[in-house]
Amino acid sequence: MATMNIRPEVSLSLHQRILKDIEDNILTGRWPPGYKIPSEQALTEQYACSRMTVNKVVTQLARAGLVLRRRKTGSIVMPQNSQSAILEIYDIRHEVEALGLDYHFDIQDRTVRSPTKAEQDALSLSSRRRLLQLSCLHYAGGEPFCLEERLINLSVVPQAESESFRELAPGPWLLQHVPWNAAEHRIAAEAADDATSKYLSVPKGAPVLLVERQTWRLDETVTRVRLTYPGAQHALTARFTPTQSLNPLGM
Amino acid sequence: MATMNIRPEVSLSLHQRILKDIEDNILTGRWPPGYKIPSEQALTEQYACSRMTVNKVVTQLARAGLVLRRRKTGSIVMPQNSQSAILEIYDIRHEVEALGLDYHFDIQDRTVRSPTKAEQDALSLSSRRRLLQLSCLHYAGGEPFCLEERLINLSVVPQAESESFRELAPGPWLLQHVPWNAAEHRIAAEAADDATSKYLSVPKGAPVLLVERQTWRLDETVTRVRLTYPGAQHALTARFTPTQSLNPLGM
DNA sequence: AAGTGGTCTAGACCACTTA
DNA sequence: AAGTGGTCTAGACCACTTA
Repeated sequence: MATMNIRPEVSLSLHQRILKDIEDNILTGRWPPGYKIPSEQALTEQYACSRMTVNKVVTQLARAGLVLRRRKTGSIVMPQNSQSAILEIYDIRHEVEALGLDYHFDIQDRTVRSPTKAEQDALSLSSRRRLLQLSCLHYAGGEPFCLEERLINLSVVPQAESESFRELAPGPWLLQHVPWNAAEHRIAAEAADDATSKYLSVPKGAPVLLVERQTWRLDETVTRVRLTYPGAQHALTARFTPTQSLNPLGM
Repeated sequence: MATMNIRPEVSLSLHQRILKDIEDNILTGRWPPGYKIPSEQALTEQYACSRMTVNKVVTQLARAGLVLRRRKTGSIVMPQNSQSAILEIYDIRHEVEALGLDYHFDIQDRTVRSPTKAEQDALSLSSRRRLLQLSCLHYAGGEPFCLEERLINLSVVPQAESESFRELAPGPWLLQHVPWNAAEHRIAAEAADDATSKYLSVPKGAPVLLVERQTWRLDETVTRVRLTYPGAQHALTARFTPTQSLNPLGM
């Protein structure tokens, strides 16, 4: 009654099955950010197991940053608009303000269209899916700081089509609306081409730092973004320890 | 008798104290890679607690990649020369061979010296410490692939002074000899200067990808390295999920 | 005062792996 | 056959937090 697994995951241990159940509830959005998850006592009854077993699961989810544990009032699905380590890394506003500079951004371009053949392959999409394509320029102290070129999979995030992105930049908006599962990064240095040099106000051929990131929810691509920074003045930093489970992950 | 904590960490729970004890044993090198750690039964007696408590600790250490659990023969400190996710990320040989190219490297320069004032600050060193400075060029398919400029803190790794680095490049050699605690990265794009363009056989001013990494063991800097890649042809990639405790960390 | 999570116990049975 | 880790139980006491 509690589990809805169709796949015959017979070899999973009890706490692994419970973990997967709850993870699914969160990642599909059935339990949205802020949702109060059942208490350990309730989960114990629901899964007809001991409290230690569900405690292990919820503790693990908390360490992974998916839930927030609180006494007396109970645990909730992590509100993704809170100041998580992940948000700090993904929000260019934080980067800029950490440098002590004023931040603003504007949307330069916005198009809804079908995926090209290359995009169907790269994003694992069928040709019937529609994409929202955004170009966004981020400023630090009034100067161009980062060019963001983004594709959003509208079959995963249909609300994006009617969103203006005037209040919140696409990155943080997505973090608030779509729980994600996995991310992949690619980092490279390139010479600025014509368009990039104009957007970022750097000479053509100047070194720029390229960060490409693709993000999934379960098996579907949520978004792919390409961030271009003037290379000489900007740097990404990250710190981590191998012995902690969740920390500012990598970059 | 089992613990040697001097600091009054009174607020730590029992399993946190045990975790810290074992972590210290590993990170200081008292328990070197491959060392067979006490069985859960032995730890249970040593700390006069239940098996669940030590099991929780060792499971956590295994998830963090510090120990390798094996039935019957017992758990051991993670052999850092094995194919761990961390090693794959840190070993340029892996990068090159993943591209299907032949790999080799050579040491271009090797100097033992005192730290400059700037280095004393950056590495938190006193002026009496000595540093080993290495320049190393990595090749892929016979072509220059990456320039490595490294400083090694000889007070943490005295064995490095007599090491030739002929068999093993400095990065993997350090991974085998020094357990580390924390790492910090800085990534940027730059234009190749005179020396770099010669080393890497790229035009002066061409975009290069710069990765700077500093690594600590407990509170001491182990090494600082600056890796320079021809930017146009190379890219770093990384993949991670927020719900797993240890994975190819960020980058 | 009462609900919740944090931690710990003292057992148990089993699977896996090597001797 | 025997040692080890993997998992789970059914309790317990407590700290914290809000009602």
